[in-house]
Amino acid sequence: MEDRVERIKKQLHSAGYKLTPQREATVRVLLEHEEDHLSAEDVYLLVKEKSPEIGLATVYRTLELLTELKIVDKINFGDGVSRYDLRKEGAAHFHHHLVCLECGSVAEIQEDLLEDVEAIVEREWKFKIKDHRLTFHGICHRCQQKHEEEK
Amino acid sequence: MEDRVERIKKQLHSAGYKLTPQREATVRVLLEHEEDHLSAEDVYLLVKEKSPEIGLATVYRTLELLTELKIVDKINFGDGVSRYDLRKEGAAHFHHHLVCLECGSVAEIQEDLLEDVEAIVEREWKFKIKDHRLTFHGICHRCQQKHEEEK
DNA sequence: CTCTATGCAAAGGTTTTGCAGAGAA
DNA sequence: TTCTCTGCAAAACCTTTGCATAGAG
Repeated sequence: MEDRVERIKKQLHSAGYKLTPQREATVRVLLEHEEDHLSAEDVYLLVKEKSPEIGLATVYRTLELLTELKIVDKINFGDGVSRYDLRKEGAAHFHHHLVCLECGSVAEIQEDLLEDVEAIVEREWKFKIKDHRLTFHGICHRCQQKHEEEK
Repeated sequence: MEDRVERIKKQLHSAGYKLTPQREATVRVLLEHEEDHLSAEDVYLLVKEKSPEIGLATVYRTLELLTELKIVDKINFGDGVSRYDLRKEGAAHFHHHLVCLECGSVAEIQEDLLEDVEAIVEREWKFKIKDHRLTFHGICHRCQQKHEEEK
């Protein structure tokens, strides 16, 4: 935890930014909720619990900054808000998501899975891939089991 | 063209909706711009050219309806607006997109490409896939060539 | 002292909603 | 009639921006 904060601090410094108390509080919230997919508002409310004086605009500006530095990835699941997802340590690619259409849960897939597909796209479409977004919409395992029980 | 309008009309009817003049005008705009990725505002302005009396709210309501019936897919490329993409005739899956980070162009990939990946996800994560969203961010062929010329 | 960063409030942009009226069955 | 649909305007959101102030080096 502390070493990850430290590493992010260095990333900010080498880009000419400071790790202010507000930014640190925001980063800590992101680290503590690594499995979640928080919206700016979510982050704001969580930061507020420990640093009540923070402003929503600061959270937005911090998230934008972290996105720019590729410390977090901004993603949109089509529900009207942007969500922010911390990049895993040393992850070359953005991970994938499984969104359950019934319970709304979002699971993550860390495995790459797209290596072959990307090779095809680069070769056939002559497109130089820099990043990707892959989301599956469907029914999660738990909701499937719920249906089984109902029968 | 006409037969596609006719087919959409039937889809609406079997779901208990009418193909009103406004809805038809909207559908025709979508058909005429099948390659584009229009925002609601874009659609509104295009519909307005031929049916000046239409309201923006009606366009939003029509697009929502068409999305619900899976006639169009709503997609978000992270630029703050939702875009609407007509499903291809008989397409089992939503197609993929190549977004150029330099010129902003959006190309489509109709090929499935994800069959293997989906089989793995369904098996390993026990997730029943209903739909997917796959977007690659990178540099399109034309922009790559532009760079070559500059050297 | 200088420059960055913050908080607040206002503004901006997109999408949704309420409502009265129009239109089809 | 009855129910759906539409246009307009207002409202609801999410996100960004302007500005005066605070804070770090």
